[in-house]
Amino acid sequence: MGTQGTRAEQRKQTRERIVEAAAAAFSDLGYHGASTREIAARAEANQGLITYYFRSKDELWKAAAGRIFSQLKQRLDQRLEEVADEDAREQAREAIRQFVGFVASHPELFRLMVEDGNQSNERMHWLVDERLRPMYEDFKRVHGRFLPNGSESTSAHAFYAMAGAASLIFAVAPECRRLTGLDPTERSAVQAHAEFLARIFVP
Amino acid sequence: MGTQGTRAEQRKQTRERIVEAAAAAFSDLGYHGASTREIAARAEANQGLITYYFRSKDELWKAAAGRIFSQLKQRLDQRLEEVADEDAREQAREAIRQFVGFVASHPELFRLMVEDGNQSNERMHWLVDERLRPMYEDFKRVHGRFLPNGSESTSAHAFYAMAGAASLIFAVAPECRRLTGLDPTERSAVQAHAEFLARIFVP
DNA sequence: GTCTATAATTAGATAGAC
DNA sequence: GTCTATCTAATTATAGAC
Repeated sequence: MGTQGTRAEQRKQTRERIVEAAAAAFSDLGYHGASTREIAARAEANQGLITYYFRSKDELWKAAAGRIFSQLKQRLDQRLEEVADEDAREQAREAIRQFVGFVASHPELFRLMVEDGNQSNERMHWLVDERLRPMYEDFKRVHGRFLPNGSESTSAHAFYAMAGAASLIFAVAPECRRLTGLDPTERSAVQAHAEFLARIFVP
Repeated sequence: MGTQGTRAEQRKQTRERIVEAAAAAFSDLGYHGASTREIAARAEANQGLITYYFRSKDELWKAAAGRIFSQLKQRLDQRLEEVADEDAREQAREAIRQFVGFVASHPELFRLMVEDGNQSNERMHWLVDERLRPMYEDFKRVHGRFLPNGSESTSAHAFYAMAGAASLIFAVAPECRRLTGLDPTERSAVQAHAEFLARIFVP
């Protein structure tokens, strides 16, 4: 039998549609602005299914945010293994290029992080402990290799400077278009942004 | 007569309390998350006064966001005049330092920008046309002076990279503390961040 | 599994007393 | 100007039919 039709497959597909729609809606409208009705409508699913598959709106948010971070980690891990033989500076530059490429097509990552990072609520604690910390440890390893004399706080400044510099232009793409005329989502703009950051962060 | 007691003064003070509380609440909780009841409670004012002084929640948001941008513009204009005699690179570095200092004590600026910059709603259009554009023109002038060969799109990349790199760490300060142990709001951390950015953006 | 219907809360905005 | 009380609409979550 095919991949369609079995109950397990149907479960998975419906759940996946809802998680994907939730990530987009939370990113577009904010946590409170994205109603479960709106999410269900985007997923072309019934509102009751959100309670059925997830216990609450909070749990749905965790599923949506967690999924994006997992995708990023997977992409970075894979790429970093491929360039493990290059010298430290080129590894760092490649990590920046990959990160920029990811946030360009997944601006939700940044928007969710900014919305919740300001408050000491449970969603933030969960995000830091479960998803962000492993990535930050990876960053420190790469960063420490090409800047051996850096302190712990040097890494923190560099991490947030890099993340912010890479993401903002894509997170506010409609604003950027209106303000500057540049469409940051175009392929050439993504590449230009990546090269700009690789050059200034790893001179 | 003193500054207290007159009706005009009372009006101004109450209005100001509400605008200030609104900026903090919108920043903390997002536009939809910040209820007018919550804002009134923070301002120690009655909820009905929000309708009395502002027509709607949207108008209140504009007053709050507009006020922050005006404060930033005032600070940058003043400082740029003071260093008008320095060479172009030092002017650019000083502008970065001032900008970092401002967003460190006003992380609302960045949070409001990120929340609305993603959607083509009326709030975003208003923010870009009324507040952001004059600041971007100033940025291009300073930027073009120390990088005379830069194109229009170069300015756009640099503008958003700088704004993001400067702001994120302060906008998610509680998250940064939990993740890295560094408190970005400390005086020394603000200075360190400013110098880090001044060095990498204006080598 | 997916649906409709609805209960319980909370939202922005308004009316009118003082 | 500031207050209380309230209207209408939208929210999350639940109950139960199919």
